[in-house]
Amino acid sequence: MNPFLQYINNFTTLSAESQNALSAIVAQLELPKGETLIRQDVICEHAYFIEKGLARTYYYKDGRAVTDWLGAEGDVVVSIVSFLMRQPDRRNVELLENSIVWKIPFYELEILYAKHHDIERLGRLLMSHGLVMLQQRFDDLHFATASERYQKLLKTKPSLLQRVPLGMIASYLGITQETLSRIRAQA
Amino acid sequence: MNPFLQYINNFTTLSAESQNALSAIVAQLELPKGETLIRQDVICEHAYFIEKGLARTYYYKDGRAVTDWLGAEGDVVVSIVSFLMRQPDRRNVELLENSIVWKIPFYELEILYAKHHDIERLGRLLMSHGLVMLQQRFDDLHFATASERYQKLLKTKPSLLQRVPLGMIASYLGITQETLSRIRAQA
DNA sequence: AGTATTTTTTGACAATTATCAAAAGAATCC
DNA sequence: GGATTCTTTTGATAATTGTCAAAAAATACT
Repeated sequence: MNPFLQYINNFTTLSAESQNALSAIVAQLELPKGETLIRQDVICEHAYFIEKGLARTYYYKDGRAVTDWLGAEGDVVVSIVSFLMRQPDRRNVELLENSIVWKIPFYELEILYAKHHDIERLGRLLMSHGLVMLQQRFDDLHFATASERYQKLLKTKPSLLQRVPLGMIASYLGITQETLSRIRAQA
Repeated sequence: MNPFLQYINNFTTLSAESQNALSAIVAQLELPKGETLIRQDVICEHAYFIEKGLARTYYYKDGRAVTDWLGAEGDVVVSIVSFLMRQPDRRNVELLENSIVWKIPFYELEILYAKHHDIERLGRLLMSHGLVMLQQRFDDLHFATASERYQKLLKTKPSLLQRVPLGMIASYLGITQETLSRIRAQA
């Protein structure tokens, strides 16, 4: 079974028919580091499941690139607001490593939602999962100090620190690169 | 039509049968200010739609109450992590005004999800909506200044400022009461 | 109205983080 | 291998926000 369907299986069991229908609309792509998957100000037509590699979501705030999210193997990357609301958003998504991703088109997925109850369920569960992830990240940002956020990242996603430049990590944590460098020097 | 079903109608059109089934599992309650709807460390068994009134979600961080969310008429209030993950969470929800709410039980809703495709769709759309709302709030917190966040709240939910004590607003914005007071004094 | 309670503001100071600039260290490319 | 580019660290200083304490203002209570 392909890695995307394996991922899906963590959420719900699809009928053979639904699995086939879903397989038919996704495509595996091998893309180089630096490739832009999602572009700002353009309605996001695809979500991407990362089989291998690394992606970051970023946008510009006062002329500076702000890293909003970092996703690795087993993550889904998308501009949530644009994909779900069908409106442009300021977010870009680019690959930080040569990657293998599965491209999931919005429109075709909508059709499957309407046709297959179990795929609709899958959609609900994926949205729920995203909501829980985002809530937990929100909590960190809301009332944890910069240092606490760094410590947590060290525990939960240590590999990111090897794979992502410090400036992007800092931005992801909501602080400047210099501050993160000093936090590391202390600990 | 009752206000809860009217709310639902903003997301999708349910069959008459599904509307009845959904109506049958929700209950309208009139509850006094101060009532606790959701208690920390207990799995959250219900979500609540606010027909009239005001609720806040809060938790304790280092002995202090942190206000996480404020919801008024037309909002749904729930401990996202606890309700969806079926695990205890640190969040409490209490009413800040005498309110009329619609109580939505997790387990009965799950049954309806499985039985009615259109209710499953509704669930997906509600989750999507929550995800978009949270993403937008996350963005504010991530890279807007305290002052920018206050200005935005002034524009989007001015009534909250009349109805909620300043300390809770400050906490909601991720700053202290004193800082918010000074921001207001400037502007 | 007058007292008690809660909420908001103000002051003084400390802690945290940002900003700008430059140096040091790594990685990449002919 | 040396030059170039990118990344990380360090230093000096400014800006922002937090903390603690107390005063002022608003609200609720009898």
